[in-house]
Amino acid sequence: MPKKKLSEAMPGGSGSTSYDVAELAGVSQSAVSRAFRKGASIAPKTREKIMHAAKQLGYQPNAFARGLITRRTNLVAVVISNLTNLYYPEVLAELTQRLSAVGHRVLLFSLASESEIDEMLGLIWPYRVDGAIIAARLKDDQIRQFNDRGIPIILYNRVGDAEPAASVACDSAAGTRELIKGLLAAGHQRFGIIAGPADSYVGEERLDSARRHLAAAGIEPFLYRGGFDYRSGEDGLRALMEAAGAKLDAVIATNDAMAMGAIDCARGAYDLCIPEQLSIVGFDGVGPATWGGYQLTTIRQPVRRMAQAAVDMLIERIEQPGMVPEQRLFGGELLAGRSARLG
Amino acid sequence: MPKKKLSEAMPGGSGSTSYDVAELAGVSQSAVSRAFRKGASIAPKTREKIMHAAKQLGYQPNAFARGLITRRTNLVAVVISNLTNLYYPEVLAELTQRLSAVGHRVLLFSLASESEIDEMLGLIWPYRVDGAIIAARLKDDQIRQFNDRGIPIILYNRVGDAEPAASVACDSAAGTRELIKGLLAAGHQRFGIIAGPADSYVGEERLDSARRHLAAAGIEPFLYRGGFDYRSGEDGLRALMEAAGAKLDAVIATNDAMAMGAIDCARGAYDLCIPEQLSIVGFDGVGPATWGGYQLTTIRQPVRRMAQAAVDMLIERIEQPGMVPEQRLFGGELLAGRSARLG
DNA sequence: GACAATTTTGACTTCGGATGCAATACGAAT
DNA sequence: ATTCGTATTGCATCCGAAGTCAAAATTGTC
Repeated sequence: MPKKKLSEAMPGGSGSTSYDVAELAGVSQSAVSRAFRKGASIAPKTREKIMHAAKQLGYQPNAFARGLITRRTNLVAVVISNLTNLYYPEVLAELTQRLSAVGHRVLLFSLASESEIDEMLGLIWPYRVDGAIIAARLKDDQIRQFNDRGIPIILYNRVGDAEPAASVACDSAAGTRELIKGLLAAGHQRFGIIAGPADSYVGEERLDSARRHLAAAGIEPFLYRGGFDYRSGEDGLRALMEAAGAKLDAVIATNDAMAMGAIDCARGAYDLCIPEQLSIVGFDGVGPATWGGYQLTTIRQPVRRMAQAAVDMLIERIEQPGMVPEQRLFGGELLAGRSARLG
Repeated sequence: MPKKKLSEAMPGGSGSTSYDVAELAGVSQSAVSRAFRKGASIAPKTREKIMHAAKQLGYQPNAFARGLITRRTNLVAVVISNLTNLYYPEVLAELTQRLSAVGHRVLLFSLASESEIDEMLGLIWPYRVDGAIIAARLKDDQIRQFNDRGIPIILYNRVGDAEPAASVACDSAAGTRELIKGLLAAGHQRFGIIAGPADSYVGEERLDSARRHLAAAGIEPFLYRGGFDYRSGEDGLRALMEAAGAKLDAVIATNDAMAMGAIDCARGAYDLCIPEQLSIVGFDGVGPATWGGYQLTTIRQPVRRMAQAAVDMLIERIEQPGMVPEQRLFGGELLAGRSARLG
């Protein structure tokens, strides 16, 4: 008894299968399958006939059936911790676009809090993604789970500690060093730092670098810890002013959002002229940083190149499993705005 | 010959199937399947035994196999035209979170340009998504393709023209009316409008509403068309000042990004005091609108409630196909900032 | 025109989980 | 202990496309 069960074949309906197309085109199901696989053995004339029938029925191969047999889903999980951050939407846009360009779909996961990661992993596994790009803090054992399952991942602006993992990041230390070099050269003496939460990898890198280079100049900065958002910048500036007895020369915020908050607070609450009376620098180079009201002096991350690299590295590892975990570090560009005096 | 092909069953490997689990637990594959389906007929003791074995193997049901047979993929396509806009990341974050909460994954599509929609649809179909939420301009025939395939969709801040479609939107006309009422009551006379591109649905609604209500007061505003981004706001303000011979009382930008650009330009290039010399209003209520430097007078869209509604409506239509296309209109909240004098 | 070499094609099996149905186990009632 | 009813369980099949392999069709050669 030959397999003859056909779907209702409503014209244009999503119900059409390769069997429907096969019947309409007068060929076998195998032929239809081959017609849709690039480089398969099929006569050009037959393929054309099939494509015509397929168009008539609005047929598109079922990715689920295909994925089941080929073990390739063409899905890539993209995990982003907080989308409300100004920086990540830009990254996400780039990643999505570039993944599309190489034939992969984005399965998006965003976290309300970092603690949700384990649950989220449980949601990823069933979909047998071909790979993942992760801009969230993974613990070693979480990285290992990907490794164990043979799912290549690329960490974005994070690196693995004990467990090896491929990663793409912007050189926070170098960028921060450059900013501080400039600030010191311009003669700033009393520094404040508005840092992010301690569980942020890049945040700590920037903070450490800042402290180290200031220490080398014999300077002990004041420190405030915020949450990477605009309000933290305001709060941070207030706290630093208080701590320093209103005698601050320069404020280093570890991201742009906080730098902008600090600028507005310095102007609004302390009537300071930026940068004449107080230099404020940020990090990231997000869109609003260049807005007229801020013209932030900051380090711009090469987001496009980083996203491209992340995608390239991921695809490589999908095509060719078992590649050695490589780390790619990108240099940021100093955006000399008008929020700081640099020497 | 009973089906006995087992995967290599590397411990914790992604290769484990329900057959592996069945063997380890000493039950049939069907039992395993049932253990993972809520409310299936299975003895509690057996389920426990199976779950234990599953944990040992790191087993997770293969969503592709499941989707193939159940015809439910638990995938929802989310289409967003431009993620670089300040407004959409917030929407996306809400949608993702809420869809997760009801057991659906987000397949994200972002567009570099609106013309890509047709290609994008071709990428959606193979994944047999259960539904879609679309914040991009769909043509009638594109909406029809969803309808024909029986895939429920919710348009976000868009409505279908001829082809019926469920939608969630913020009442642009009412919001704009309120802003204008306030501006008129405060005695503003010479108006400029900075609008978005003509192919934006909400943009045109806001523009039309503004013109209508100004016309009712006998006022003919100056008009500039931009692209919804910050730079357009700057350019727009310059163009309007030129057109109005520097005699403007109020500027209505059809979104916040442009309003902020206009504010910075008015201050920076024309040395105007906002709102004393010029009132500027926006629309959306994005995060930066409330920043100290702007304190924008604008209409805040109830993004959370809108996202929740979009998800609720979508789920309803997934569970219960063929529901009538409903349109839900949300009122925006007037955020009385300090960028405009309202009466 | 016959025959070998090559393309093209179709029948059949596979991927992994869900489910209808029949078989079995369990429990209660007699 | 026997019987009936219900709760579990397993068998077999299906979902839809891809790939294997052998059969059929085409091409080229002499």
